Amino acid sequence: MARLSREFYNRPTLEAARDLLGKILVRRLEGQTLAGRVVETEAYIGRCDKACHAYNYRRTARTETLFAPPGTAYIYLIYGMYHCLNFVTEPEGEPAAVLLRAIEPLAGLETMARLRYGDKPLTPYREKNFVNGPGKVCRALGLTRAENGLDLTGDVLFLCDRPEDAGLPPFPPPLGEHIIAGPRVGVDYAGEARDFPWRFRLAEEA
DNA sequence: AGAACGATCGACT
DNA sequence: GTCGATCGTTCTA
Repeated sequence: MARLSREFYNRPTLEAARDLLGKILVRRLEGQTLAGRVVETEAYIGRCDKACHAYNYRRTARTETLFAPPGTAYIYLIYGMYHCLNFVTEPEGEPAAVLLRAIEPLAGLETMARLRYGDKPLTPYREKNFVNGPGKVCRALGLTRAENGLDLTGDVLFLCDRPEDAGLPPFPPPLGEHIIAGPRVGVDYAGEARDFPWRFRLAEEA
């Protein structure tokens, strides 16, 4: 299977965050394949970014994963009840990552809906808010701290350019082709870094 | 040991 | 728009 290589992640985080838009995220869970198209990301760079858990190279039990090789999954618990999935970037030892904020669901919809909503019916409102936030994405993909540290060049969780690269049928192209940059969500506490335009998303219009 | 806080979400007005 | 849930992480002492 042609998946994104470690070298894809081994470069400046802002480049990686932009290039990840439109890629296919694949999660293998209990014999099933869940997949979605990446449509929103944010960059976090420990070297210079007060919003990053590893700001100023802060090294603790939690941030240890950010110091792992590029192409590692960094997953942490937030607000006591949700999880966030990140892709570690930059050369090993430079703590930085791309936060996955939203996807377009493509495969394994039934399983994702069950993980997300249990037996509740999938109303239009729920469909609209299915995987449009970092906590929602992790819930729908069955990702928790147990998956922290996963190697993204492995078989359980990885990214690829096209659905065919993961043995999936072709999907329609992304709705949006333009990349919009703007300030990140929920980092008002982070001093000057709160205004960095490090959030990226695919949009229909520029 | 204790306290403060958070890269969020969903229920509710 | 507001607000509470809920608990691991981090820092202070």
